[in-house]
Amino acid sequence: MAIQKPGIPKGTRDFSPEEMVKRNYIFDSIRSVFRLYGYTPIETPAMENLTTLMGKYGEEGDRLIFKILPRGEKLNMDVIKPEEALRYDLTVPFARYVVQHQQDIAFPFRRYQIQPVWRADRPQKGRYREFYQCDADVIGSDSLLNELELILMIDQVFTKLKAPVCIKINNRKILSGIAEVIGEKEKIVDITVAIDKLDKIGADGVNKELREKQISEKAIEQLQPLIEFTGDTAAKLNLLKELLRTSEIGNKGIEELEYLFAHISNCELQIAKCELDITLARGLNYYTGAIIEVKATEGTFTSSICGGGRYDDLTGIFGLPNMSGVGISFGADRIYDVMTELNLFPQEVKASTTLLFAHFGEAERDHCLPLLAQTRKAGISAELYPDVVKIKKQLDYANKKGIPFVAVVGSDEMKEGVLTVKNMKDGSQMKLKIYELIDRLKA
RNA sequence: GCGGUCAUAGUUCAGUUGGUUAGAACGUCUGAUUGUGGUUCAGAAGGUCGUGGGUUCGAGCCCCAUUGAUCGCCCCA
Repeated sequence: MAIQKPGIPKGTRDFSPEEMVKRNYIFDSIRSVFRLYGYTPIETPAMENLTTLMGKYGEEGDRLIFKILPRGEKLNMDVIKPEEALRYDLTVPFARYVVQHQQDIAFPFRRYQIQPVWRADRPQKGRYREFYQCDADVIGSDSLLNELELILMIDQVFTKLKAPVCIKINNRKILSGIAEVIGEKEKIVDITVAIDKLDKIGADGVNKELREKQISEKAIEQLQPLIEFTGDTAAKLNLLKELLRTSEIGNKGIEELEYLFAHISNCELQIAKCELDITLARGLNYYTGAIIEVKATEGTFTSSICGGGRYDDLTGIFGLPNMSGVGISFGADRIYDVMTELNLFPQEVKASTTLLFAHFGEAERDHCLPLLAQTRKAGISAELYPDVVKIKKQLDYANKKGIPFVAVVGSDEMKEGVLTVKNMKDGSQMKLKIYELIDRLKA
């Protein structure tokens, strides 16, 4: 067979041991906060029935679902009908899970889930086709205290990671209210998607896009105060109260936001800044209340690193109505990118191995076996160089792997019943009995 | 799905208006040193110049196509 060039699918990555240490640091930090807040873990399969996923993420989302080729003797590529697909996020599989296992679940159900998801879109900076989401959701509770807890969890996670962030909060009911009062109720998605780009393309760009989407001039004019407005959260809420006074749903949204922000200001967030952002329009396909997005406030990384919101009826489509949920999702890969750029990973890059047994031959190597077992029994991670090669090569190996101590065993050591222990950092050596070595390494 | 940029050794990159045998650094391997790594010195291996076509006496370089990478748009963690 011809030699083939090795490679992996676009938008996917290998992770080296060094990278995995850092990735696990992120996962562990997030997981510990989830646990602290009483969330319990679940996992769901990498693949779901296609019908479970289709239609949940909008037209664009459907297109980005990785579909799995069905098995078949005679596969005709033109009439393939996939029945399964890789999961696109963790929220919809979770909704499916809740409906399927409702009789076993104690509601309100607080679950966390850390698994990869797949999206068939074009990779670019901070965008992968395989990436991990770390979700925490509580389902079966309408209380806004859940939203508050999610904000506190976000703050705590990024405090742990020492990553400065801004939590942007909006409410779908506000967006609905705005669309209602300007008389473009049906165009709510077009309007909010356009306003969402304010940061990127400016007021002129937003207005241009609104016109392209056939929004009436009168409606665009009514939107201007919102687009041009600058001020703090309290001022924004006052403006919204004025604008949305005729909209029942808009008022409900304002009420929710006031409640949430009042509680947030009582809690004193540690690292996160928190602000009302009426241009925030994520997850419109199923969010009905709060919308949350988190961005790093330093560095060049502008994509969101965490997002979430409330969905009132995600389980309805699977046959369990009136089950409100709210959750957040941390994008571990993007958090990794932000932390790499800002150099936020702690220095302690723990070596996997503390002690390497190096030897001068087969007899010496085998002499090490009981010593190796003793060392491991004492809880010290240790390994024995498995092949008979020059000592130089064994030391080189230890050096490259960052192993801090090497126990050298030759005929002299065997006779004396000692080990020549070399400190790889400063090159110093001393002869120690195995128990002396273990005591020193444990200390 | 749409647009820009790029593609040369394991890696990062040189390579003159198109001209003989495509270079460097780092890495790898061997030796100096058959009981000592991270420093030094000597040497070696390693390339169908992404792939396929075209122009030309002659292509790493020019043209077309294709694939891949990357950066934007759409959308999103």
